[in-house]
Amino acid sequence: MSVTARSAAKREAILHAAADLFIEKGYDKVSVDAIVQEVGGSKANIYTYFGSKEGLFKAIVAHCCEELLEPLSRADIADLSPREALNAIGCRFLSVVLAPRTIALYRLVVSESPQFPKLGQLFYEAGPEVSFQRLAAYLSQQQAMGRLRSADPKQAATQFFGMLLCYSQMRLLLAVTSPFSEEYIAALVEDAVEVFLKGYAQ
Amino acid sequence: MSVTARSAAKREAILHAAADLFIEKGYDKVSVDAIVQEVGGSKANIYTYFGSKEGLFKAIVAHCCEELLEPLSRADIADLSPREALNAIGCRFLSVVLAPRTIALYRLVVSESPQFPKLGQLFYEAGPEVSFQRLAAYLSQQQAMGRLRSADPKQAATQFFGMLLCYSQMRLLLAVTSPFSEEYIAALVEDAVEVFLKGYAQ
DNA sequence: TATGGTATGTACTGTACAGTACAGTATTAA
DNA sequence: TTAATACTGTACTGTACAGTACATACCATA
Repeated sequence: MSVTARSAAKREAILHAAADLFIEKGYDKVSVDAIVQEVGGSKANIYTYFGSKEGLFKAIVAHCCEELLEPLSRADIADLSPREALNAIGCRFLSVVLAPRTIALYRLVVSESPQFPKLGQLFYEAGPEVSFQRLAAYLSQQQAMGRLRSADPKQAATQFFGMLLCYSQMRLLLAVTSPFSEEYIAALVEDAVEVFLKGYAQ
Repeated sequence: MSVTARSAAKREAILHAAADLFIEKGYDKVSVDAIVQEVGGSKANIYTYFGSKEGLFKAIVAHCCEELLEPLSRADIADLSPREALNAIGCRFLSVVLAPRTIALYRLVVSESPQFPKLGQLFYEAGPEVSFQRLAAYLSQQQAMGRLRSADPKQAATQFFGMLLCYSQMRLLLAVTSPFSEEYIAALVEDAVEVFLKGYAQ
């Protein structure tokens, strides 16, 4: 291994081990010593690679946002019928956003966003916002084709995702339920699509 | 002041001062000494009245849930038409749940619910759940009267609130926007009511 | 005005933690 | 083999904090 690849690997190892800890326990409940113990090696690494606990935390959140929310930017629905498109994007969105690790990341970002406001923005733009924009673009196109009544497409998109997400996400965040199955998610989406299509029919 | 009223007043004073601090900064970022400094008096009070920092925290969250979410259990919509009822309950719900202090409380509860699972339950049952149940009961009654198509009323209720709430609440939680005006809220509700009524028309 | 519960101030204990220092060891590249 | 770079282990500093102890001051009530 080259000398640069060596340090890159170490950096990665820290990033991954610390990500698991932060996502599981939260920022304040994880000490730098605990991270060192998990990843092995020495405390000095963390400070040479990330400067501070805060620097490490920010790097991790950025990394996890990309990693966890990336599937949201790969949905291609342009050529589908409204029902198919809403079903497809809805299922993908929900199964990403309700995944236990995403919920834990969201909880973490929400907790720390008053202290580190950039993180909230980062999460929002890497995840929800891309989905909203994508669906809004699709809806706008369908409106132009006369397949849906005309209305603010961005708002319609947020209504659709809200209808899907809000209740289940809230219950997961408040720890009043356990994670959901794919079948349950699919049923949620079916019902919401039904209401949305009727609500926005031409 | 009687001797018991004296201590009750002290207890109240602690509760209020500490509530503001916890809601503003979060559980870990507020030291017991900081609370004492805010409320005046001595540290011993806190430990005689609440036993521990954790005990104080739980008392505060319970108190704030009642205080902030109480308006949700006072909506009376039984005799209104669907459009009026949805508008009324929607506006009330949103103006409570999107209020800055409610958002801060929700953030706090979400942050700490892995550590104190009862708090999540408490919040959920004092707030969202009563609204869901209330609207579900109304919808069920309207379905029986043939004014709405028949469908799972609880699910329909959560869809309605989700449509209203999800996007705006998320943006507040992630600190990517500033609080909303009553007019903005009213407009959100109008649009959601429109979609909901079409979606659940007989 | 004497008494008992209540409040205050201050000082203390033990612990946990972020961040630093540094001497020594491993690994790579010439 | 040598020099440069990166990694390790351990020990340390300073600080912040939860919780305790206690002596003193307050105040309602009888």
